Amino acid sequence: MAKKRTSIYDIAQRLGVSVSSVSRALSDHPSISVALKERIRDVAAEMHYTPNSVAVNLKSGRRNTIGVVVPGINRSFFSSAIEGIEDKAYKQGYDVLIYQSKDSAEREERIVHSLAGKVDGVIASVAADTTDHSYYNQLSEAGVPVVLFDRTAAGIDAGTVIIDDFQGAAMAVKHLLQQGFKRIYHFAGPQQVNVWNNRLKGYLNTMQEAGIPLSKEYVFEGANTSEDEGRRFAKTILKAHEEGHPLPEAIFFAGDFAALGAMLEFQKAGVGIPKEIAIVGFANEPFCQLLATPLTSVDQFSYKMGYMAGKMMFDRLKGEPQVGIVIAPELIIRKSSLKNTK
Amino acid sequence: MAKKRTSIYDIAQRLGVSVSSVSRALSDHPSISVALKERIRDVAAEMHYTPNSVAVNLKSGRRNTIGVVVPGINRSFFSSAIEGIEDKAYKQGYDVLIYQSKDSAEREERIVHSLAGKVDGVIASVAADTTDHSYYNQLSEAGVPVVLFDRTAAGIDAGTVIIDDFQGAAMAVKHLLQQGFKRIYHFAGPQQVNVWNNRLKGYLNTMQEAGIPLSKEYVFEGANTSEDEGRRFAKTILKAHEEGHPLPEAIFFAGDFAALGAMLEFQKAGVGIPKEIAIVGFANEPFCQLLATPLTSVDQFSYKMGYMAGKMMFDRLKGEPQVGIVIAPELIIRKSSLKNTK
DNA sequence: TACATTTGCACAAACGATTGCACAACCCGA
DNA sequence: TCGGGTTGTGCAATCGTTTGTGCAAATGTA
Repeated sequence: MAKKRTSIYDIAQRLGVSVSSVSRALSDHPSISVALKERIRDVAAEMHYTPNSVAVNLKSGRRNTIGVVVPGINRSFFSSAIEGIEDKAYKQGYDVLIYQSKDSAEREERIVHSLAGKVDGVIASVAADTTDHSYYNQLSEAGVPVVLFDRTAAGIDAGTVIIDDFQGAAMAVKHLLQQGFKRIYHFAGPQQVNVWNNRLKGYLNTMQEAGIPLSKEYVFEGANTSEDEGRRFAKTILKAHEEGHPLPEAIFFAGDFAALGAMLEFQKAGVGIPKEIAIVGFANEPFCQLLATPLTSVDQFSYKMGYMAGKMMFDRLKGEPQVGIVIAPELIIRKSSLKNTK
Repeated sequence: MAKKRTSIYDIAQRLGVSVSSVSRALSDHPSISVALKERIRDVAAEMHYTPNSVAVNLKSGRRNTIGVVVPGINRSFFSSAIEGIEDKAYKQGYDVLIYQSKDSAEREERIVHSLAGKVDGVIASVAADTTDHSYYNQLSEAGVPVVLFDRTAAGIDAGTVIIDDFQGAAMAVKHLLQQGFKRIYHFAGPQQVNVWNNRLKGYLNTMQEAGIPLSKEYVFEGANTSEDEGRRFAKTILKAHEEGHPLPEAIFFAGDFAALGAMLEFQKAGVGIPKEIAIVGFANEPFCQLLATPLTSVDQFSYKMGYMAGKMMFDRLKGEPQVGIVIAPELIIRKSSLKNTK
C-alpha cells in the first residue's frame, strides 16, 4: 500500500534529463524541443504521473479552493445553494470545502480562523445566534475575498447576494390583502439577522400602506424559524382565541418550517386552513407543494443564489469586485392562502 | 490588499533566532528553553501568525482532508449523510471536500482522478449510470483509502457502509402481507446498483416465502427512482386497469420519490390510497410524514450512515481496516399502508 | 584545572513543483 | 575560422515548514 507517487523527479531520472525540463515539457513551454516533450509526456503517462497539487499550491500561493460556511447542510435551502456553488466552482476548476456552523458563532469563528490560508475565498451564510461576525474581516484583511449570501451581516467587507426580502414580504402581504384579509399576523425570525428584519419591515410597511392598524399581538418574534417555534406561535394564538380574542384571518410566516409547525398545530385543533386562517410561508421549501394543503410561499431561488455567489466570488478573485446582487423573489401561490377554497 | 502572511521566517528574523527554533518552539519541542518559547509565542501571537497549511501538508505528506463524492447534494439522503461525515471529520480536525457526480460516471471518473493527491481518503456513493466504477481502484492503489456508503460497487477495494436493503425490503413486504395484501407489486430501481438489486431480492424472497405466485407485471424496473419514473409506473398500472387487469392491492417502491410520483398520479386518477392501493416507500425522506396521506417508508438512517462512513475512514487511515458495516433499517409505518383506514 | 555531559540553538536538507538565469551546442554568414 | 544569434537544457533558488545533525556554551564531575 501507499507506494510513493511518481514525481517529476522520477520522470527526469528515468529519462536522464533535469526536472526543470520535465516541468517545462509538461506545461508545454516553448523552449523545450518537440522531441523531448513527446518522450517526457509518454513516460509521464506511462508512470501515471499526476502533479502534486500541494506543491503547486505552495509555489503558486493559490489554492484553487473556496470555502463554504453555512449553518447546516441538511436544509433544502442551503444544500441547493451549495449545489449552485459547487456547479460554478467545478466549471472553474475549483474545489469546494464545506463547513457547518450549526448556527453557533463560536464554531463559526473557529472555522473562519482555520480557513485563512486554506482557501482562496470564502462564501458564507452567517450563524444566527450573534450579531457580531467581525471575524470574517480577518479574512478580507488577509486578502481572502468574502461573499455572503442570504444571511449577511453588517460591518463586514464582503460581497453580498441576497433576495429582496422586503419585497418578498410585501408580495406575500399584498397577496393576502387582495384576498380580502385585513387581520394579518406575522411570525418573524430573530431580528438581528438581516433577512428576518427585512421581512418584518416589508410586512409592516405594506400593512401601513394599506391603512391597517396593527396591535401588539399581530407580530410574534420567534427564537428561530423552526417547526417548534411555529407550533409555539400557533398555541399562543389558539390560547388567545379561547380567551375571547378573534383568530387572525391570515398569517405571514418568515419561514416555511415555522408555517408547517403552525399548520400542523391548527389542524390538530380543528382550525381549517385556509378556511379559517390563510397562511403564507417563506423559502418555498420542496415540501410546500406536498402538504395536504399546499403552502403558498415566497421562492428564494436558492440554487441561483448559490450560483451567483460563486460567480461573484470568481469575479472578486479576478479583481473585479462587484456590487451586491439582489435577486427578485417570486410568490408561489397555492391553496393555503386562497380565500375561496374550502 | 493581500498583505503577505507572516511566516515563521518573519518571526525568526524579528527575534534574531533561527526558523527551526521558531518551528520547534511553536510545536513545544523539548530542546527549546522555556524562555525562548515564551518570547516566540508572544511575537507569533502579536504578528497574527498562523501556519501555512500548504507547506505543512507538503512536508508531512498528509492533507488532513477527505473527499466526498455523491450523485447530488440536494437530496435529503445525501445531504444528511454529508452532515454526518462533516460532523465526524470536524471532530478529527479534518476538512471535507464535496463533489457531485450528478450520476454521471464520466464526471465521477474525472473527479476521482483529480482527487488523488488532494485528499487522504475518499468517501463516496457511486453514480448510478454505470456498473464499472473501477477508477476508484486507482485511489486505493495509490494508498488512498476508499469507503463507499449506500451505493457500493463490486470489484472495488473499499470499506462499505450500507443498510440491509434485503432486510428492509423484507420488512416492508411482510408488513403489507400482514395487512392482508397478496397482490403486491414492486417498483425497482436500476439493477446494476446494489441497493436496488437487494431490495428486489428482498421483495422476491419474501413473496416466495409467503407462497405468493408472481406474474410478470408485478415488478417494474425504473430507469431511476425519480418522481417521474414513479408516475410512469402508475400510468402503466392505470392503463392495464382500463384494459381489464385488476389493480394491485399494494405497491412497494424502492424509493420515496417514485412512490410520491405514483401517489400523485393515483390521486389524479381518483384511486384512493391506501383504500384501493396501499403504498410503502424506501428512504424515509422528510416529506413522507408531510404528505396528505403520510407515506410508510423504510428509514435508512442517513446521518448515521454518513457518520459511520466517516468513522470507518478514520479507522482505515489509522491502519485499522474494518469489515463492512451493515446498519439495520427500520420500517416507519404511516397511513399509506394501513388497510383499515379510509 | 581538565574533561565529560547536558542544554540550547543554528545549519541545511527535504517535501514537489516552477522559473530566472547561465551556458553548451548548433547554425549561419563573413 | 571566428563572432553572433538561436535553441534546447541544466542549475539552483524559491514557496513555508519540519527535522536530523552539528556545535558551542553551560553545567557537572574528578
